[in-house]
Amino acid sequence: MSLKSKDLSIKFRFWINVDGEKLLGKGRVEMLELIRKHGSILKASQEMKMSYRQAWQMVKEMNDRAESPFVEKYMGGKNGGGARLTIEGEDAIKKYHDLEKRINYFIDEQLESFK
Amino acid sequence: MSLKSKDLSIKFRFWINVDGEKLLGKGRVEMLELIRKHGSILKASQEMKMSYRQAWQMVKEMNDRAESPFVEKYMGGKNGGGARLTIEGEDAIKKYHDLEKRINYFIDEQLESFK
DNA sequence: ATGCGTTATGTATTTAAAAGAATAACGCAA
DNA sequence: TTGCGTTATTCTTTTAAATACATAACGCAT
Repeated sequence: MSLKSKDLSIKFRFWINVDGEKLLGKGRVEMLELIRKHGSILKASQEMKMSYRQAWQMVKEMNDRAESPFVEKYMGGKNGGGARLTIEGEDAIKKYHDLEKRINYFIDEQLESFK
Repeated sequence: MSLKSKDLSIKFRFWINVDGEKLLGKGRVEMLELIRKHGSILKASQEMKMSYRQAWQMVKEMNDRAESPFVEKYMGGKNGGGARLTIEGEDAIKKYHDLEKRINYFIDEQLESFK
């Protein structure tokens, strides 16, 4: 390709669709992990520096599209309420990262045969 | 992951960076192919339904970042001017599509092991 | 019963990206 | 030398997405 012989790299993004609509991607997995960490959608949204509203919608879409919700929520109570991951949510994170690793490895190989 | 057993799929996008900046992606390759087809950035932009301005900037960025320009332009003359691909541009398209095929094949395999 | 911090949700505001409009320069052809 | 269709570029307008703001409901604890 006659590129400047500098830092050439292949970048990629991938995500999982169900019925043509996005179920899971990098941002959503990060959101799930922060919900696990904080036990709260609000705190997760703050750490991700996005509005609570957007985070809440994200979670809603995931839960609606998955066969079984990834996030379990509860309102009121001692700490005002909160959210936690379901087994299905944990499973989704693991499968996403496993796939991510395989893709990363493959893409690294491809760079050699691309230069 | 316990997904609704409907239409589950893995989607992806990839692109080539040089020194951390985008050189080539799906849209840019399509642009190159339409410039080849029409011999004109203006007509290519119209078929892609994007503004001439954006198309022109796209081409400029590619040409600036590649070691050797992908698109050759000329102003004035019988037909007002035009643009054509260089050998390097043609080569870039081919390499992109070759890589795309390999990634497509790999991702298809992964879906089986993901469900 | 009051306060607290969260979920839940509608509406308004801001912001960033893209498009659109306008204009100049170019060089051939009639 | 006038017209044509393109490249080239600036400035304005539109559009879409995200954010901000506001408010209610919830349920435990004091």
